[in-house]
Amino acid sequence: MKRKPSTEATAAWIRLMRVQSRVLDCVEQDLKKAGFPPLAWYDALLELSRAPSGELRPVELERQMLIPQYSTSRLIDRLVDEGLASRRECKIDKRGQFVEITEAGRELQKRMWSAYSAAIEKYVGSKLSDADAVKLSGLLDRLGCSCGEMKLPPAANVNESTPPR
Amino acid sequence: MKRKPSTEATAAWIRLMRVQSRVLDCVEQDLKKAGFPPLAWYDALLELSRAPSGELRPVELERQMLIPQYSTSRLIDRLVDEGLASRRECKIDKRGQFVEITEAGRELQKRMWSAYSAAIEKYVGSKLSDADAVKLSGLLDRLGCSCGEMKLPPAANVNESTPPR
DNA sequence: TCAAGATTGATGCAGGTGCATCGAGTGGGG
DNA sequence: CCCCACTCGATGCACCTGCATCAATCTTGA
Repeated sequence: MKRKPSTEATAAWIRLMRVQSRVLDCVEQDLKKAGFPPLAWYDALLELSRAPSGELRPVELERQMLIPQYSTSRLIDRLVDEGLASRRECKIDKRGQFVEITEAGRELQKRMWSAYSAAIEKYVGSKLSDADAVKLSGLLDRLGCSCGEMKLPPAANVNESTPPR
Repeated sequence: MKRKPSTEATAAWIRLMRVQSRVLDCVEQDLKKAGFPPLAWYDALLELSRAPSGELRPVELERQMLIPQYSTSRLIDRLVDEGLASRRECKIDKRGQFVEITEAGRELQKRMWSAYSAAIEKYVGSKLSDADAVKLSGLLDRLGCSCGEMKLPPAANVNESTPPR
């Protein structure tokens, strides 16, 4: 008799939870040991640096990063405190504001990418052939119902220092 | 020229992070909406209920669940506060103790499994064929270097109410 | 034009987590 | 036998998160 979640599905669920938390932990540790702030800071800086003029509305950032509103608000606080971003008022909508990445922010993002990319290679790239990485992505995407687009860099002359998204 | 982490590996990393957090979030929300405590409580109760006489040393629990020591300590505090487990002193090692699941704890674990298994089916099982679930598990395992054994239920007459691990 | 509702962003509070450290207890070598 | 190193578990602190809610502003529709 078939059980509702098959043992196969249940096993996959457990792996997904365990492996992700383990791998994320390893990467975060490497970053921290190199003296860098948490990954969330990198993600935010990357989004900002990619924005047309280096600035975004908090609500945009929130949608890009898929984190709750209050979380965005406080993350911006910390970035601003550290001089990595600055707030600008929004003339056309006085409720809102713009958050603009600073030069220091851009620089930190670049420096983090070298440690970050090394960690990705160490904990993911080196464990999987490119073909397997593609298979894994495909299987994961099937779970990520309505998970958003997730465009990669425009595939231009990316050669080094190419940040992920 | 090859970049250090290939785009394929980077894409897989991003999916892994995003999909896991999304799926975990959905499952936790379903549990919470059904009035249940967090998944970590379920994991702990399951480990305890599986132990030979329904009790474990905190240090064992810690190793099974792969969470830090202080986290285990406080999780046990909460289970005890809610009457789901109780602490017993350990005669043979007076530093240590035993944590024993109570009847209420066993019952909660069983009730949670029905909501939990439904959520797994909803967010994982229904999205993937069994064969694909196996492929996904296999790929994830390759990342989980030294991630521990992760034995599934002894494959006895499991028919319903079979908890995962 | 104006009131009702939606949207933007901040924040008080409760609770969870990581880090460092502590005290108690064990066990092995001199 | 005793001391030192180690293990076990708890806890103070800082920080982070989720939740609810707030004030300010914008938008819509009668």
